Amino acid sequence: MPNGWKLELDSEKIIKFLKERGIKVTPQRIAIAKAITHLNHPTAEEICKYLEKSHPYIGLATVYRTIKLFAKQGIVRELSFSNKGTRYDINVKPHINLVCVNCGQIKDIDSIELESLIKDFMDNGYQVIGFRFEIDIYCESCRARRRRHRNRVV
Amino acid sequence: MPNGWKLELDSEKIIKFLKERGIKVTPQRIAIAKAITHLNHPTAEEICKYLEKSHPYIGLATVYRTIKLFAKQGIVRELSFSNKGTRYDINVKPHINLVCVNCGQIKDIDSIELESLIKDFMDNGYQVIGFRFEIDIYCESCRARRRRHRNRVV
DNA sequence: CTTTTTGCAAACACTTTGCAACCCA
DNA sequence: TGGGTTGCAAAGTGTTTGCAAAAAG
Repeated sequence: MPNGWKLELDSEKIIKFLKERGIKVTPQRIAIAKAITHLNHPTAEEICKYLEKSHPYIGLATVYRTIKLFAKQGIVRELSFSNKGTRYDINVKPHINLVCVNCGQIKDIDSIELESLIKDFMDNGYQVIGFRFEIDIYCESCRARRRRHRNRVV
Repeated sequence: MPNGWKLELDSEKIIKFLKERGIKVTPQRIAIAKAITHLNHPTAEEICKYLEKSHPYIGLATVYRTIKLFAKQGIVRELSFSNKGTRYDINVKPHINLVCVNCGQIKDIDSIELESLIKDFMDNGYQVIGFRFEIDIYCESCRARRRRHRNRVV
């Protein structure tokens, strides 16, 4: 299992992690690390927009490059969605992504069953590099909205 | 659970399914349905290329439009990958996608545990629209290649 | 000081769309 | 026959890259 799994990562730990690996720590990387830990499954665009106030000079390209770096280091996981672009998940221990098919909201759920399922794979000789368990539903607020309007969205 | 789940879909059934819903059946749609059932998790491009010999006139745009239609009808599931584009999965009952992080090969694995995990969600009042369970590993041939070359790929 | 990183803009790949011709029901 | 479907090319979208300037260690 990659380093970092089962760790609750905050920006401090991410920076420490980078230093340990001899990767240069820049203000941009620190800012992006903080943004990722503060936002919920953000896109690159959302990270950039979030940093606009405090670090207006940080460009989208840097965000993309930094996130790719973090992904390669096992710090974040890339989640590609067909219509909603790519989002980044910092929760690195086995969990379920509950995805609303209407609004795209993502909620993480810890799951003992999932952990043991992954463990089974590892016990069977697979080297598990990463995983993704996504369940598509209507979230509470979209369900409520549907009830009110009585018309099915999909 | 969407119609079609737990069914083994072949092109015949897909066509029947479309007719039942009053969706027009065209030579293009038939050909694309066949292609999807014959290929393993293809991209739109791969479907187009596969059909080139028999149906050279079918354009990429039609493939995209048809696949989107199929996805909306619950016939296929779209699987977006960060680097390898979007692929389409016809296996509609709960299963695990074993994805090789090196070559991108996808292997489907049936899983009783996964079925019961999904069922639990439904029993708890969630309307499950779709799901995706992906485990990233090195496939057998990539593992063998790594052993031979003794250099880690990632 | 050397090497890496950055910002910008241009390049890219993939997907969608507008439109006239075409075809299924 | 009429509304849905197609092929083509053009437009969009999100992501990556080349390059000179700037910064980290």
